[in-house]
Amino acid sequence: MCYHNSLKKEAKEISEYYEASFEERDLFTPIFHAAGFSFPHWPIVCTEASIRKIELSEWGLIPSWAANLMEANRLRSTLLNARSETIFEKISFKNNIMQQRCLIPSTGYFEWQQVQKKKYPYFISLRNVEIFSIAGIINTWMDTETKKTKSSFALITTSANSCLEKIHNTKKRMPLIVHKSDEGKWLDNNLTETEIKRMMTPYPSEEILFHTVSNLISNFATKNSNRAEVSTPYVYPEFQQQRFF
DNA sequence: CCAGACGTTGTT
DNA sequence: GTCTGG
DNA sequence: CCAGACGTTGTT
DNA sequence: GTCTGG
Repeated sequence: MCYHNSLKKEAKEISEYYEASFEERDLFTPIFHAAGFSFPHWPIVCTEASIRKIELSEWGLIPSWAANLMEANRLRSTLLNARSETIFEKISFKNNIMQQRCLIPSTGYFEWQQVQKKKYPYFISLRNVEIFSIAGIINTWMDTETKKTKSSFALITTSANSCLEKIHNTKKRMPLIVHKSDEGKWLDNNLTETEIKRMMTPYPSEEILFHTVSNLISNFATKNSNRAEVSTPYVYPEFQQQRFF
């Protein structure tokens, strides 16, 4: 699973990294932390008429058959993630994975480790890169009441690599991270199922960076977790003690 | 054929 | 809307 | 989709 | 082998 993400970059930097235009750049501000369950707007990279572009889309895929906004919001909370293992079979995803793939820029995501009865949050990022891409699928939904269309997306997950299964030790999942060298290919709309599946492997453990963070993001009472400090390293006293064993 | 599902697994 | 399970 | 049916109606 | 019910 992956429900907590960050994108701590200005629109200009994102646009430069992907060499793609970002029309709605003025509406974007860096995201230190956002939870999928709040259906945040996120810049995503996709291909339209063979041109790569960045558009703001909402996390939480709304299936085309959602009858109204209330139903859309109910449905999408279970469509924040899509399992790579079954994405070609599920009716909510199968068309999108073939024709509507996107890249979700990230500067690191958050995951919890269960130790005895407690959960400790971690910030997870990649070695030697500031921005990386998580694989996703997009859908465009028409609200029949307002006649307006809404772009939404789901983040693809895969089994955790040996490093991340120690952190996310309850479900052992991780986001499907696309190698920099595969980004163009992922956005190619002419791929076969086999070609897509070949890119669906857990990112190597050696490239993963992680550290524990404060429970700022864990606390429902926190009014706004979208602050720079959410990913600042924070060492739990009991973790320090563990090192002596 | 047709009713019912359609999805994932949070910090609660 | 489309697929699946029974 | 697939398991299970697939048939008729004596007078006994 | 083909149809039907679920």
